[in-house]
Amino acid sequence: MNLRHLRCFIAVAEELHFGRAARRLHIEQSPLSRTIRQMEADLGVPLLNRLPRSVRLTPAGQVFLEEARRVLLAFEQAQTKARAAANQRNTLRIALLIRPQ
Amino acid sequence: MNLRHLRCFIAVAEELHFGRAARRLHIEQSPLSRTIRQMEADLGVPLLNRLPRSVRLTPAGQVFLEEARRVLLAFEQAQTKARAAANQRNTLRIALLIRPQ
DNA sequence: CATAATTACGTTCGTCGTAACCATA
DNA sequence: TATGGTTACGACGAACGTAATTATG
Repeated sequence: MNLRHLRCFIAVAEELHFGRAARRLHIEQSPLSRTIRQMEADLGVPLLNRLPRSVRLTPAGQVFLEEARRVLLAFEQAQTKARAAANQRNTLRIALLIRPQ
Repeated sequence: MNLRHLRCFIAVAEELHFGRAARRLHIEQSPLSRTIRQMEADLGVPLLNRLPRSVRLTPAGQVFLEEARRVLLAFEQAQTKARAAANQRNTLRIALLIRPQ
């Protein structure tokens, strides 16, 4: 499983509709369906109740939705903080250039 | 970037040695090197100082190491909690079977 | 010369999109 | 019959391993 899987699941869980979620993700319904299926197989847990005309979250799906959001948030923070740390270093350098000693 | 990239980076950052990290990940040095390079390109930030005979973390690398660990931890929790939630449901069902009403 | 990381290249696996399919309302 | 989700299948891209390359100590 992957961050891609998490993003796909979040989209479906929020839209409760594969078509809309696919449009939001800029992919087709077909690969989206497969991605969710694969995720459920990996977890060994059904995340969605697929009714012929509607989609609902299972209790496990509800839990996983919240946790998946935490993962993506942590990932974005990781990127942001690493870039900030690199810029911090540049800022120090620039400060030293402006006022050497 | 991906969870795979994070796992690779953590291994290199902890070993400070591509060869050992590759063995630990059960892949070869070559794809590992590419993976780290790609990650740095994605971030736009160098994470490692590569000296001909040694590897060190940049300040950004240090920060990213901690954050990457948080991401993987969150991901493992997501899996664990989703499975627990599914089992919770089964446990309830079993309880009802044992003691119906 | 030995060691450590990187690039070149061919193969394998994953992901996509198009199209066909099934099942309801 | 229209809609929504799922499989079938071929094409493209990503990741791997082997092997050759570069560069220090």
